[in-house]
Amino acid sequence: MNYQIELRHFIYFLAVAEELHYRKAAEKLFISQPGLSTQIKQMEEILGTQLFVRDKKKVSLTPAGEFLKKEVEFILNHLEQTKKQVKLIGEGQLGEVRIGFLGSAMQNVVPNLLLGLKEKYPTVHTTLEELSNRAQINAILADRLDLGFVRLSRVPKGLDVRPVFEDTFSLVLPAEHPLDEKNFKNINQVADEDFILFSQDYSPMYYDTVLSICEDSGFVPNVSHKSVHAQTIFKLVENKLGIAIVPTTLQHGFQMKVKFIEMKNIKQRAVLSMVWKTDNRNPALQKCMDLLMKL
Amino acid sequence: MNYQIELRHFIYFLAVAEELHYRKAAEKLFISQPGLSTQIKQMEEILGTQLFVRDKKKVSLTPAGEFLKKEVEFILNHLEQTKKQVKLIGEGQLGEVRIGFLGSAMQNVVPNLLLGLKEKYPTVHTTLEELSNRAQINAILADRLDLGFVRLSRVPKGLDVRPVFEDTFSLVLPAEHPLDEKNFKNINQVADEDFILFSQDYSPMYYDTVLSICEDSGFVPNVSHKSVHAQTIFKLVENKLGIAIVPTTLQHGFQMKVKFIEMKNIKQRAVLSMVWKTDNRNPALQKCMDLLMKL
DNA sequence: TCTATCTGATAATTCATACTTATTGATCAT
DNA sequence: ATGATCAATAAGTATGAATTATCAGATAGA
Repeated sequence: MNYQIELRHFIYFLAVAEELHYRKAAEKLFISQPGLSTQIKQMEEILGTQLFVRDKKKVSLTPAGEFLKKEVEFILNHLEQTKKQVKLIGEGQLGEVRIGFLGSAMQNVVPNLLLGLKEKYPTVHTTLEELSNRAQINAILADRLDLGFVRLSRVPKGLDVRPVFEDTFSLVLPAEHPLDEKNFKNINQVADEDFILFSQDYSPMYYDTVLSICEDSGFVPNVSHKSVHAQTIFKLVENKLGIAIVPTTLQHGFQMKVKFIEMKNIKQRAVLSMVWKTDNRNPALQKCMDLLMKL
Repeated sequence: MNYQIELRHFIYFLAVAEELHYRKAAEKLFISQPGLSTQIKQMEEILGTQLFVRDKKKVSLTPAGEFLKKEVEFILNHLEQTKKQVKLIGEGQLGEVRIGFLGSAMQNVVPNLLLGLKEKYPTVHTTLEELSNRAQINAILADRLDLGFVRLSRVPKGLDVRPVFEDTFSLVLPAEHPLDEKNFKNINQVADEDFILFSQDYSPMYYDTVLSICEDSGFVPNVSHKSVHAQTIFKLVENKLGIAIVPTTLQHGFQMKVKFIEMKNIKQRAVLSMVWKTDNRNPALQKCMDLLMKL
């Protein structure tokens, strides 16, 4: 007596409302006519309202039935759409990947990833945020970020890392500096100059690597300035306040009166890695990873 | 194997999505836990998507489940409303309009609408609820409300807004305050006093507008108290804990020892707007809108 | 006035399946 | 170990949505 409306009722109702004929509607639904009759009757009981007028020889909708027909059409359409969307999200087709990156990753890795995503999974949204190594790690741990691009060799437990891009280092000199690509042999030629480097706590790995480069040539650099912005470092070099060693890709994208000398012969490389939470189940992230494996 | 989704599934799903705990959800639904488990599992099979992650010791929603939860909330609300409407129409009524409003809309706009409706469409039912801006927007999106009266300049996609009433602002002062309509020239005469305002998150637009009024007179107000009730604000003013700036119509309907000075000369206006879902098909809402266009 | 033939509604029966209870396996805390 | 607490699984039950068979009423053609 005290049943609950079910979608079945709506589907049956719509068929009758369209056909205005029980037998035909039942045929269309591949059920028997008596079954349809009882279900519609039950529906009217649940709603407490007559939906059809069964006159002699013909069936028609009451005003309430007329209204319900429009609503049912909407509800069933909406449902169909929802089912589709749920499936897509489940497959990672829709959804969002929150990406963090170091400024130096913006030269090629991140743009390539975004282009690839746009092409292969145009329905995946991305948000971008430029953050320091440490800030990215914290954000990933706190699930404010899905994917980070950092220069770190070690990451906390629960996170995975994978190198995605290896870059040589370049010496950055003022445009008028006597050294150039031809007469440059070894970094110890500038052992006595002041060095401008990225801050130690902004990127410990970078800092250590640069020190090891100098060490390999037998000197300890005199670090006069530290900064977290490539822009600032180049500006300082331009103004002859020192020289710098940076990942080579950073030479693009800035307009400065400085020259770059790529140091291909040294073994150290600037490694950009991606980091993510091991148990991150964001399906859109998986798509990102697949793509990055191929870059 | 090839079942059909039913409303039962949605109701069960929502319970689990809310409790994130099968046994508790089952208790709430007055069914057994295994029954619930199998139904959810079946639902996931039908949709072809994982909705919950059953991790060791805890249940959580997948992104697809998160999305579905919002949709199911909407669908079930909409269905409940549809059932009501059908019943009303069946009884010869035109249906129901669910109206939300800010307290400050109760002075003239909402009562006028209700009177007009009662006169022209006596068969339209109305329900009223006083809600904040944000609560109204959420309720409209979730189909718990047909029409809202808010003070907002922007609304989410899928909603329409239309200004319905423009009001001047009034300065609210304790009855004994030296300033009055005659010697009042400019708001900067009270620049040094403490201000009591409606909370920022209750009505961002109001807050910004009041700040801009002060800014135009060259000062930043010292906001000592914030409240969501006009009553409270007036009481605080009455007790000389500060002065306030409110939409002028609020001066009616309260018995307080405060005086209002209407600031006709400033350009800012308190705009009350109506909001509704663009694709709301409630026929009773249409009648409401027709009426409001003429007010 | 008969039939023949439509309609949808009932009645009796069948059968699918949403439930139940009982149990298991896994994880945690003590 | 031991017990507590999860969700999942297994097996049996019972609800109610189906079926078939039939009925009652209306129309139309002789």
